[in-house]
Amino acid sequence: MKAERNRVPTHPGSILREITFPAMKVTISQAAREMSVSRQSLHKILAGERAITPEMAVRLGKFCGNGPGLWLRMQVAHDLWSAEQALSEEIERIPTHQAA
Amino acid sequence: MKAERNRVPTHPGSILREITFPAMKVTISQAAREMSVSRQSLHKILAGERAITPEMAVRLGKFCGNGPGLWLRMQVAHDLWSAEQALSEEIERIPTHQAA
DNA sequence: ACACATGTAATCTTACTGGTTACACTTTCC
DNA sequence: GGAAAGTGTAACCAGTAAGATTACATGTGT
Repeated sequence: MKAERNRVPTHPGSILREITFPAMKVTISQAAREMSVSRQSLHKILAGERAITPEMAVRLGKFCGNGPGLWLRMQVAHDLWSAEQALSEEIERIPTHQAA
Repeated sequence: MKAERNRVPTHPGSILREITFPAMKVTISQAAREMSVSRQSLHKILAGERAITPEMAVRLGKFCGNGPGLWLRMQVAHDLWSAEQALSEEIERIPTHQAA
C-alpha cells in the first residue's frame, strides 16, 4: 500500500467486510483458514492497510466465486489514483510525444 | 516481477519496444531522460524483467499521450495470468461459497 | 469457564523496485 | 581513426511492501 497520506473512503477491503463476507455468512477467521492465508493478512486487507496482490485476488476470486478480476481491478484503480496524486507535479514536466 | 519460471511471449514492454517507441521515434535513453527514470529501469521493463508499477504507468501514460490505464491493465493482466499459473494447484483446495 | 472471533502490535523473512556505477559492444558522424 | 551516443548487462545498495508468526487484549456466545 502506502496511501497513508491521502485516504480514499472506500477500499476493496471494505466491500469484502461489509457486503461480500456478510452475504456469504463467513467470518474473517474462517475465510482466512479456507483461503490458506493468515488471519492477520486478511484483516489488513479488510482494514485497507494492505493491497490486494494478484495472488490474493486469485484466492479471493475462488473463495467468493466471482473470479479474481473484480478484486484486482478495484485494487488497481485505487493504486492508479494514488500514484496520480503522488506524481501530479512531476508528470507536468514530462513531455507528451505524438506518434509520427 | 517474478515469472522467471513461466515466461509469457509478450509482455507490456515488448509493445513499447517494438511498436510504441518506434512509432514515436524516440530512443530508450531519450525516453528515460524525459520521463526522469534511469535508463536501466526502463530497459528492464522493455526486456520484460521488471513490472510496470502504477507510478511508471503514470509516467508512460503522460509520455506516450495515451494515459496510464493501458499500460497498467496490460501489466495486471500479465500478473494475474502469472499468479493463476503459480497457484493453480492451491486454488483447487479453496472452496467456493455461494451468497446466501 | 471455555471456545471462538476480532483488533492490534512487533518481529522476521522474502521479494521487488529503482538508483547508481561500471563495463563491453555497436553505430553514427566528424 | 576516433569521439559520442545508444544499448545490453551486471553488481550493489536502499527503500518499501507482503506475508507468516507470535502474542496480547477484548468481546461474545454457549
